Amino acid sequence: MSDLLEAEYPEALCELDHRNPFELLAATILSAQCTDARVNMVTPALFAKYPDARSLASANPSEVEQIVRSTGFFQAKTKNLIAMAVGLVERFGGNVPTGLDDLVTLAGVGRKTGNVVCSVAFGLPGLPVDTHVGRLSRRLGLTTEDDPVKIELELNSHLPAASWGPFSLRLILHGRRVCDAKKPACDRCVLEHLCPSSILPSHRRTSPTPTRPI
DNA sequence: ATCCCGAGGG
DNA sequence: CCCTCTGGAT
Repeated sequence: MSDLLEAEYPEALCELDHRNPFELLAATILSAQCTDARVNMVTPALFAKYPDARSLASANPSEVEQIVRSTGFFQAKTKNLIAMAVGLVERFGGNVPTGLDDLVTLAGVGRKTGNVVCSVAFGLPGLPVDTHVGRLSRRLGLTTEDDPVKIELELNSHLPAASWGPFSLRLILHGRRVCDAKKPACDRCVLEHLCPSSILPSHRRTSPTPTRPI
């Protein structure tokens, strides 16, 4: 099925504009409950004023708030951005660490954001699990878990490490555009014939097909 | 109304 | 485990 999704979303890797790991990290923090397009509208001004961890660490919070306001949750995001930058300066020499264990010690960086940075910025194995990835994984019969960490490890075990990141984003794009939370559009889903959920009353499609390897 | 690649805090 | 944080697009 990963080949079907690859055909549907060929260049899935990241839709957040960035020129380096620091920019991707900041952009990903801003992306919570906000479209990538909206984030891409504010990051040019943000990075023009704060091009690196050191400048952001000493930023005036209200000036950062002004720039990132339209992405929503702007007070929490501003606090996290600055604290994240302070963490980079104080504990990582101003550089973005490459390991997930280090990344998640930074303010505003959870496992999902950490995995985005790992896989996109550093080309290291990382499978971000957000609500879309969790929902689609359950619908597709790839897991029965609810815990995002368990889902992440389960998906990891079925896929070559190099495709963890792209697979995650493909599930996310598919979750947004086709397999949404409330009313999945099974009638125009490329995975319909192999999706166990497509036979459920709530999805109500044609005929059953047993689960196959990803 | 509902959705947008969450994370921190009580 | 629940709550809160937020504005913009559709």
